[in-house]
Amino acid sequence: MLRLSKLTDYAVVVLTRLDDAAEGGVLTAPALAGATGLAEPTVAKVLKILAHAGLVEGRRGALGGYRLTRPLADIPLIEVITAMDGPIALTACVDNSFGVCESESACPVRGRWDPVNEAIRRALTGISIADLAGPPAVVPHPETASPIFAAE
Amino acid sequence: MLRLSKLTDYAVVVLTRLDDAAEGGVLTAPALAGATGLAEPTVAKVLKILAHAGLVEGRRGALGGYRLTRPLADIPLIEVITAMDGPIALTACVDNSFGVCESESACPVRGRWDPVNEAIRRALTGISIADLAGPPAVVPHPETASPIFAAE
DNA sequence: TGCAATTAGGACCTTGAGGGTCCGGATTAT
DNA sequence: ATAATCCGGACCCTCAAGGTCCTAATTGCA
Repeated sequence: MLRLSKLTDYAVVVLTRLDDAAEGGVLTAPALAGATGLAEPTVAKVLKILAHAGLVEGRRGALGGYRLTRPLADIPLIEVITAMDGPIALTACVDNSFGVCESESACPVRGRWDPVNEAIRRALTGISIADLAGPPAVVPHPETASPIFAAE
Repeated sequence: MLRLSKLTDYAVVVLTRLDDAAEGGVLTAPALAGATGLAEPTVAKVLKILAHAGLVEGRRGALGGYRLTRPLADIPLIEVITAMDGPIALTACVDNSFGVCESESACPVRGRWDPVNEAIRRALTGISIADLAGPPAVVPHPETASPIFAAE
């Protein structure tokens, strides 16, 4: 159904909690699990992936924990999705997969999906995590973002 | 990986073949299978779903087959995706699913995904199947479509 | 110096939805 | 009547997401 993984959903929740609960400080995985209501191992997994992508920073040992490396407003949604779900690719027949499609010679849409992927990438780049968490309800970046939110 | 189902991919291929091989006429499922290189039962399944969505029309009996109900240029990509994959919903917590999320009370992004879904819907509405099949490579609807394809 | 707390990096199993096939029934031209 | 074809659904099977757990490394504190 064109849905992204639950891990990505969790990631957004965790990032948000990490922001409004720790201004510059650190939070442990168990603490975040308690704050979000998610299972502790799951939260730990999410944080590890986010740390690997450089979105959060982990500090080991006693008094350790995680902290954001950037404010939420500087993290575009696509970056979280890419970190958790991998690169956006609606179909298998995108660039680096030549030869794997046996219908390649007869396929009339060969390579045509790229602009579609690009369109979605563009739409997801104009939305930051802060837009998903903050109190204002609509129209995140009135001037800077692409006009994807224009009135119907 | 935010990918759509293979069935949707097949659907686009089948629709395209149906267009350039049958100008007003009908094509049988086996014939389409041969033209696309896909397995016959799979093509049949795709056609049934497309027929259910009203994108193609089936005619039974001898000399039967399928034909397009509209030119490809009048079929937005999102319509095919919705027909094959179901409605676009990036996460489970969208409108009609209240109560199913146990973390609802603690979730800071409650209901915040809707604008994201809407943004993707909008991006996918401006692209027609003809844009995926036709010879011109880029910028499908220079004036009518939303400027999602604007230069980088 | 030892101990507790905490992240890092995997391995592992389980489940569910997509992917694919097949069958019987209905319809239609010859 | 017969053959061709769509229609509706049942059925199985695979694979990756989802989730858990275990064992190192690292760090602060008594």
